[in-house]
Amino acid sequence: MPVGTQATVKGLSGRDLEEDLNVRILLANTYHLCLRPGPELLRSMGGLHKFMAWDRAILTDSGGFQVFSLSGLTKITDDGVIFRSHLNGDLHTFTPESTVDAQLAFGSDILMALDECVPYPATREAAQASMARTIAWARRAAAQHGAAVAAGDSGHALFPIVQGSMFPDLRRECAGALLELDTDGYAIGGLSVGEPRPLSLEMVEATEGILPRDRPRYAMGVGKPEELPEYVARGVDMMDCVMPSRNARNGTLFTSAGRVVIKHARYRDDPRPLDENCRCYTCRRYSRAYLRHLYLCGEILFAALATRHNVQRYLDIMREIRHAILSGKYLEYLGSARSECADAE
RNA sequence: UCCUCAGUAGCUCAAUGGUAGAGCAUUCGGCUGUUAACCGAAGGGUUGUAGGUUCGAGUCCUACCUGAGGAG
Repeated sequence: MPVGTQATVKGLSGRDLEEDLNVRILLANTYHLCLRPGPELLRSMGGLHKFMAWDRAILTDSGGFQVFSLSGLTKITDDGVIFRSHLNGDLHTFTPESTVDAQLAFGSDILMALDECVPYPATREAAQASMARTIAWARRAAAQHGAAVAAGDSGHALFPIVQGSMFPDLRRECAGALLELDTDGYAIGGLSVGEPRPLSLEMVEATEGILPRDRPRYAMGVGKPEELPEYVARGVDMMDCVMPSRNARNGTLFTSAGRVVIKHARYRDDPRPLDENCRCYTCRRYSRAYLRHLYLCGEILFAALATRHNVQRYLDIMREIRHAILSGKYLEYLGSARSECADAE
C-alpha cells in the first residue's frame, strides 16, 4: 500500500495512481485527517473516497503510531491518548471508540484499532503493559465497530494490531487474545522502530502460526524493497511503507538492479533510463541525467517522477511475489531475490 | 588625472588588533504504520599583491593591482 497520510500520496495524482500504477489500495492516517480537515468535514463531503476522488480501497491507520512518533506531545491513559496537535498545539483526545467513529466518518474500507506502539528498546514490563492496553483498546474498538455494523453501517473491516515489542511470547499472547475478536484481518505493529532487522522478522514469525491463514495479515510500516519477500515468506499479505514515496523525494530510487542515489555525480551525463526493466512513465520517458538535474534544481517534477517510479517498483515486487506464489515457485523466487540482494552489496 | 568605496572558501557575505566562520554550491551518508521536496557529515583559505607598524594584522599604515561609483 502506498502511503497517503493526508489523503494524498505526496507527488502523485489520482490518475497516476489509478491509470498508470494501478494501485488497488491506499493508506491514509486518522491522526492527520482528524486534525485537518477533520472528520466532520470529511463526512459532510461524502466521505474520504469522494473527497479525494478515489473509489478504490482505503485503509486508515488509527493514530497509534503517532502516539509513538509524536511522543513528546502525548499523554497515554487507559482511556485513550491525550495529545497536542503538532499543527497548532490544540489539545485532542483519541479513544478506541473515537478513532473507530472517525474512520467510519471517513468511510474507510479497513479501519485500524487504536494501539500503543512502544519505542525500542522497551523493558518487558513496558512491553507487557502496552500490549495489555492494546488488547483492551482493540476490544473496545471491536465493540464500537460491531455496534456500527448492527446499526447498518457495514462494509468496513476492522483490524486489531499485535504488539508486544520484541518479546515473542508477548506477541503470541497478544495475537491469541485478539483472535477472540474474530475480525476480518490482523495487523502486526510495533516493527521498524529502531530494532535490528532480523529481530523484526523474528517478531513476525512469532505469530505466524497463530494468526489465521484465511484472513489478511498486515505488517505495518515495512519495509525496504529487499525485505518485502522476507515478510511474505513469513506469512504477511499486506504491507505499507513511506519509503518508496519519501525516499523518492529525497533522491533514493529503487530499481530492479538496486538503489540509485540520483544525486551522485556519476549520473551527471548518464543517458540511460533509471531502470531498463521498468515500464513506468518516468523510465519510459526520461534519462538519469535529466532526473538528476531536476533533483539538484529542487524541481517539483522530480518528486512526481521519482515517486511514480518507486511506487511502480514496489508494486512490481509484489506482483513478482504473487506470480511466484501462484506458480508454486516461491522458495525459488526468494532464493534468487536473496542472492541478488547479496550481489548488490 | 584625482577622490571615495570595495577586494576573505566555487558564489554571496561575516569576523573590538587576539583560534578565519556562515548560508548556498560541491562530494558523500541517512530515511521503514510521513511533524520529512527532509536530516546529517566531509572537503574546500598564502584573507588581491608587496612591504611596514605591533608580542600578535583579514582588521592599522604605504605603494601597487583589480572592480564599482563620483569629480574634472
